[in-house]
Amino acid sequence: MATNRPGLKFKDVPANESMQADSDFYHRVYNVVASIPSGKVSTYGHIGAALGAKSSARMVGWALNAAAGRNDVPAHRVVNRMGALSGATHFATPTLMRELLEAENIAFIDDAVDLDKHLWVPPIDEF
DNA sequence: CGGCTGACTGCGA
DNA sequence: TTCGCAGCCAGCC
Repeated sequence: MATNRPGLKFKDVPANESMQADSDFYHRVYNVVASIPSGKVSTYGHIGAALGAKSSARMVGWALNAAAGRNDVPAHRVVNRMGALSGATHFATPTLMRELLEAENIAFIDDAVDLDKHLWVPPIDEF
């Protein structure tokens, strides 16, 4: 696929949701996240592992940061290993992430998602 | 060009 | 068991 193109970083991509990510890594992250079924959540670590564990979990969060605002990338379904909404502060409002999850019938334990019920592991094959 | 930071994780003390 | 630290890679001073 189109690997990282010098001079064309995803950060440079304008807020045009119809535009695809040119970065292979970012594109894969979107692909995985978009594959998370409603009512389920995944973790940065699992997504990173689905990408071949080549990239650390932090890079997944970085990609999601760039994906913020895209309606085709349900970033709210991505939580950390403990199920905590570590990325909630990056949403429009700190409570928006939880609101979206609760709207999908996702159970919470305090401020963390009940991973035992809702954890979804991406297929390692394609991504 | 060097160093710091970050939507994280795993291991060692 | 809990706390702290290093590793991970890209973007931004």
